[in-house]
Amino acid sequence: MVADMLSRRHDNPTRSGRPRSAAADTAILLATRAALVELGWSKLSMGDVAARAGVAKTTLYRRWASKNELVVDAVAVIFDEIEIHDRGSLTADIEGVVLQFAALLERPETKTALMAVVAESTRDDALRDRIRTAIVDRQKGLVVKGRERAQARGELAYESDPEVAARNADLIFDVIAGAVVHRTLVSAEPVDEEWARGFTLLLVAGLGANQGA
Amino acid sequence: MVADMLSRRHDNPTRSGRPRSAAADTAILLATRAALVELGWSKLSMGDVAARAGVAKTTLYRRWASKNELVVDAVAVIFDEIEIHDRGSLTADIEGVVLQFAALLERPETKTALMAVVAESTRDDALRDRIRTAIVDRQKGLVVKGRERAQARGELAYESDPEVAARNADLIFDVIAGAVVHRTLVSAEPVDEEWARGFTLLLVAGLGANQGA
Amino acid sequence: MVADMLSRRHDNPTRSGRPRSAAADTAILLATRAALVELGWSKLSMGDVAARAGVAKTTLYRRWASKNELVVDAVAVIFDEIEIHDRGSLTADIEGVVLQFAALLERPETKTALMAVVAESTRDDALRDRIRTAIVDRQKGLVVKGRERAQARGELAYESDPEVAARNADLIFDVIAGAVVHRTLVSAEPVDEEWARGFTLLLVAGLGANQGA
Amino acid sequence: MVADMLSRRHDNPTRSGRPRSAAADTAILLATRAALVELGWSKLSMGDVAARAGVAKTTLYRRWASKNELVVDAVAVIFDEIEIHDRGSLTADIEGVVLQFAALLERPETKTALMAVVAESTRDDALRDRIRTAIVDRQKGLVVKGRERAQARGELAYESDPEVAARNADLIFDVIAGAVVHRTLVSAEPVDEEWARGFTLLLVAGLGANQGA
DNA sequence: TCATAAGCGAGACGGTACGTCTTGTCTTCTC
DNA sequence: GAGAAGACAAGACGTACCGTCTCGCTTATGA
Repeated sequence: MVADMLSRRHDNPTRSGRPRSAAADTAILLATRAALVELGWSKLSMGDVAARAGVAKTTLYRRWASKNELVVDAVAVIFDEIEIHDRGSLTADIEGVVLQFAALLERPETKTALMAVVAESTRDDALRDRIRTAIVDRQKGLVVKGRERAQARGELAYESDPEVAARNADLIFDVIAGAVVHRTLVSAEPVDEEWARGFTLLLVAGLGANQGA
Repeated sequence: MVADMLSRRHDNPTRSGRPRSAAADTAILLATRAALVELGWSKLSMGDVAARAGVAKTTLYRRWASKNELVVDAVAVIFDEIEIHDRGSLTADIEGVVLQFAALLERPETKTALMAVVAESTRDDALRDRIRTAIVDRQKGLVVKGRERAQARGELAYESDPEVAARNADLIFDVIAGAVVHRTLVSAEPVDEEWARGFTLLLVAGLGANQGA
Repeated sequence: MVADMLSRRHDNPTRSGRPRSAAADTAILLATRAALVELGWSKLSMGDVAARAGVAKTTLYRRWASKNELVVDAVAVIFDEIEIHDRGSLTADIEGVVLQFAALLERPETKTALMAVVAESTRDDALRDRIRTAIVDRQKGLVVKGRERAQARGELAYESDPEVAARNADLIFDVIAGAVVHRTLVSAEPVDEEWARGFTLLLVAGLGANQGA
Repeated sequence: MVADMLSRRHDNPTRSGRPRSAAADTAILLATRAALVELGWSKLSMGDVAARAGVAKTTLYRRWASKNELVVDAVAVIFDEIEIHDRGSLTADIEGVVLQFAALLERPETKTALMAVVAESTRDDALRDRIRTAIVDRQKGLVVKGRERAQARGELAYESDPEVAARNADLIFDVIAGAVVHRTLVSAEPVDEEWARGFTLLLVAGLGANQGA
């Protein structure tokens, strides 16, 4: 679906001339991920990606305005892999998401790239929006979905004020994603099952108590 | 104290020849922070920093092997500003730290630089160590201190197993720092007093419940 | 014709991509001569030449591997100016060439550059070949032409052995060019008409006597 | 005697403090020649010479103002080796000098260095004087000496006008030195006995004929 | 079927920054 | 005060990428 979204850029219906090669798109994103794995963000160069993809640099710039946008798109698709299966309880659901997210951050192409584009996004509003659309918002959906399940199970109360509900979802998302990212990249310690359990315990306890408030 | 630590690099007791200029060290770090504010991480260039500092590029490279290490040192000193004052309760203490940390992350020189060096550190062990020593470990101390205060106040129980205690401190540190960083840089929303209160509420509730476990 | 020779470098028939700018070639050689006049060999820098030519350094390095080769090409074209007009006698022809060559060596761009590239050529075979092709061989042709005229006039006998003839031409070339260069650059005295007359007298006398041998 | 001349620079009679090390002078000139052999003129650096000589750069700059002057002095001493032995005839004397001079130019340290300093001297009057004093004038003496011998033998007539005599000596010097240098460095052909014989024949014939004029 | 229009590869182009190297000066301590 | 050691300002070096451009060629569409 990310692919859909991205390709929609080319959907201009009235278009003459040779159409853009879909194969090139694929090859470039693939090459980008490969280059990220091998070289990391800072050593990745557009020329190198083009060469790997067997594509001219022009072709690359015709589709992405900069290294940053290319990398966001290349990485975004990975985040679609996270799914929230119903594991029967809020605790189990959160633990599952935490471990999935951690596994994803362990992959070398995300590890470097994610922080790098976030760093760049602090200076580039277009990039920030792209990140939000391509990555953040879709993940935030997982939190909402998880909460709905917990409410259906009776683990969490329904929140009547939609604004409060949204704020809560945001907070929980920042706590989960933030903790996992920080543990993985800044503290540089592994997110194993033990840590996931400890963290989830803390969070669920916090959530439960917050209920009353 | 950071300055001490950094300058210890030059402490070689048997040293002939002209000694390194301490003024240059200072000027370079100052220039680096200024350049970060103006240009951000990715546009910051060694030549520019040297020019701002009124120093030759060689002088700069004699002290720091790369842009990354220079920036870590330049930014590290800022983190010393966070202090944990006794505000009378665990909740107030945490809220204080959260707001201080957020204020620090709002500063343009930290905003970009921090994520960027973290991104680089995923590919560079020496850099990761430098970050840990210069930034992470010192902040982790704040968590320990805050817990001791809470224990003295009777808000938290004493943990007899030192390993468990350490693990807990790490977890709490990742949750606090992670949430603030994620809110600020990834979600790109402000950490205001309201958010700080909500987050602290969640965390303190979680901590309290965890006690029994 | 030098230009032809140089441009032949680009004659590759199967060539895709944007072709090299001929204007850049010209601008660079012009800028090089200007820089030689102003700064001399040792202070001439590639960056400066590029800037004068309104060209990127890369463009310059794409065409010439080093300062030396660039300067040889830039200077070579000047040597095409020497022509041997028929002045009616061997003596007059030689005097003419001597004065033309001296005038050329007086020009600031040749003065420094010629000796400098010769100096470098003692360590660099490719450079030596380039100098030979671009400068030496073409000048040697003048000697041959002058001899033919003298032979036609009956001033010199025809040499039947072509190898001996070639050796003689080489010798005469080294004597003429060597004496003028040495007088101009090493002794640092002017080559005026008087000196030219004395030198020619000596040489013609030597040639006449050599005839019988 | 060159050494004398050079060291006279330090003869200041009223001088307090530690005297300059004579060993350093020797070591530096030796190191310079060694570096010339290995690296050639353009790759020779003052730092490298200092290191080879086991001497600080300061020591080096205290004695020579620049790379050029150092090299002139280092090379000059070599030219003292040429002597003009009485071989019984003008022809033999000239042939001897030509071969000695050629042998000297074949040495790698002179080959590169000589042309290089000459090139620099076209832009630097002080350097030109130093070359003249250290190298040119002393060699010109050889020509005068050779002529005196030839006059004593009756091979050449005495010239009554001293100015004409001086001009002649200069001319002959430029012809001999110029031809050998040009043959060796520009034409890049060897000066063997055959060439020396041919050249000498030409020169002596020219000299003989010039006599009457 | 043939012009028009865009895509595409190749690679040159003007720039900017890189990290290294030299130059000649300076500052410190030791002899 | 000479000398060894080495820091320093200045600036050139040659390389690597950037993002743009200019070629000649290919592949669609629509007149």
